[in-house]
Amino acid sequence: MEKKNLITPKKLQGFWELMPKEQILFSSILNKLEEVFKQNCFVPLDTPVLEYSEALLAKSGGDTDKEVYRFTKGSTDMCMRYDLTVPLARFVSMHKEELAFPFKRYQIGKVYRGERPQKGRFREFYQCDADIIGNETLSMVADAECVNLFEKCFNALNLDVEIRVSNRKILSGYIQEIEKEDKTNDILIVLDKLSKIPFEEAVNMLAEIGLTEQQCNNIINLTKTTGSITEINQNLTNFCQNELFQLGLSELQETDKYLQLMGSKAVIYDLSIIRGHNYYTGTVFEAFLKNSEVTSALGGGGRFENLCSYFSDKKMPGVGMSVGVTRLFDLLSKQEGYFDTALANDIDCAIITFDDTFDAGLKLVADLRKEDIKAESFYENKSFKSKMKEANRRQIKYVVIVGEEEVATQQYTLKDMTTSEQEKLSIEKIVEKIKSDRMCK
RNA sequence: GUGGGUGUAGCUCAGUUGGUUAGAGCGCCAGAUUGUGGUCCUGGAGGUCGUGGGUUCGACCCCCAUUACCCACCCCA
Repeated sequence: MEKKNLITPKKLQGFWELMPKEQILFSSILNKLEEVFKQNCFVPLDTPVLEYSEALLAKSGGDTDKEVYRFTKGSTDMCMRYDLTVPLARFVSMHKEELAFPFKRYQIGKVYRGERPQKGRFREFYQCDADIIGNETLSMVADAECVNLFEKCFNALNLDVEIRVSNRKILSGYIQEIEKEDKTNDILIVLDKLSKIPFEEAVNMLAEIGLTEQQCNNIINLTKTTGSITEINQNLTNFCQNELFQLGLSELQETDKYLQLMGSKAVIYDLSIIRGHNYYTGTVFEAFLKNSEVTSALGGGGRFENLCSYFSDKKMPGVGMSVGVTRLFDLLSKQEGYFDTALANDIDCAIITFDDTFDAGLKLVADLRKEDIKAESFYENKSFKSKMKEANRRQIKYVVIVGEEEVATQQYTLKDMTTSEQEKLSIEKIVEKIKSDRMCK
C-alpha cells in the first residue's frame, strides 16, 4: 500500500472547542442569559462576524489595529469583529429612522482578537452583550437597568457576585480640577492598574504625567473610596467642588435610587472601577465572584455618551453590559465540582434489543421520542453485553431491555443503572417514570 | 512585540550524577460459553522520549538550533 501523507490534526491556539458534555453546559448558560435578556424586554440582534474595515477600525486609535483579524477578498477590505459594540453602533446609525428608542437589544456572539492567548484569554470568545441606546438623550434609569440586568445574569447562573459600580465623572472631575484634563486617559490607565502594580510604581507613573506628590496621594486615595452610597457621599461631598465631580456624584446617587427600586442587592460602590476602554464617559461597573479563587472581572459595562459619533452627527448615548461567558466558563470549569455533570446527560434511556427484536426496538424508540423522552437505540451490531457496557460508559440512567418476551407482552424491562433495580412496565409507565425522575432534578 | 517555563502512552505525570528490553495511575480492548453494565481479579494493545544537529564508546538526560504549547507583561472579557 502507498504511504499516505497524513495531516496531524491540530487546533489553532486560542480558539475554543468543548467536548459534548461541556458544550451542553455551556449552551445552557447561554440559554439562561438569553432568557434574562428577553424577560427584561431586550430584543435580539445578530450582526455579521465580518464588517468593512473602515467601519470597524474607525474609532480605534491604532493599538487595536494589531489585534484585529483583517484581510481582503478581491477589493473588499474587511475585519472580523473584536467586540459587539462597534457593530451595534453601525447598525443603530444605519437604522435610526426605523428603530424605536430607547433601543434595547441583546446580542450573544463570538468575537475575535488576534492577541497572544493565555489564562482566561482567547482569540475567539463569546460575548453576551445588552445595551440601551438613546436618541439625543438617555435617562439614568437606563444605567440602573443595565447594572440591574447584569446582576440578574449572575443570579440566573447561581453565581454569588459583587457588582462594583463607579462613575468616571468623579475621577475625571478631579483631574479637571487639578488642570490635567488633557492627560485624563493616561491618568485613568495608571489608576486602572493600581491593584496590579506596586504603589511606588503608580506614584512614579503619575508623577511622570505631571502630578504633584499631593495630587498623586489625593487621587489614589480617591480610588480607594468604597462602600454604600451613603458612605461615598459622606466621604466625597466636600472632597472637591468641581462641577463635573459633583455631577458624577449625583449621577451615582440617582443610579442608586433606581437600583433600590429595581431590587438590586449585590451592588457596592467602588471608585477604583475604571474599565480599560476610554469610550466610557459616566457609569462604569464590573462583576467579581465572592469567595472564589477567581479574582478577575467576569464582565462589566458602562455609559458611553458618543457611541455613534463616527457614523452620525446625531448624538446617541448608550449604556451597556457584557458578560464574558467564555472566560467565565473556562475559569469555573477548572474549579472542582462546580458543574454537576449529571445535568449534562443527553440521553434519558438506552433501548437494548436482540437480533429478532431489533425492529420492535426501533419502533419503541420512535414512540418514546414522540412522548418527549430522549431514547436511543444502539443499532451497531454488537453483543448484548457490549451494549450494556456502552450504556454504562455513557452514564445513561435507564436501560430498556427489549426481548422476545417483552415484545409479546408489551411489558418492557426498565433497568435503573444507578440502583441496578429492574421491573417490567408498559410504555406509558416507562414514560411516566422517566418524566417524574426528571422533575426531581 | 517583550520576558519566563514546559514538550516522555489517548489523558495526568515519574524517570535517580549519561549505561543495555523507558515506567506508574487513569482510560481503552479482551477474558468468568451464548438476556445484564459499574466494583474486584487476570491478561493485552499502545511511545522513532516535539523536531533537527552536536558532544560521547553510549543521550529521555548534557550543548546548540528550531517548533509547538503554557504562564506573565502590553491590552483586554
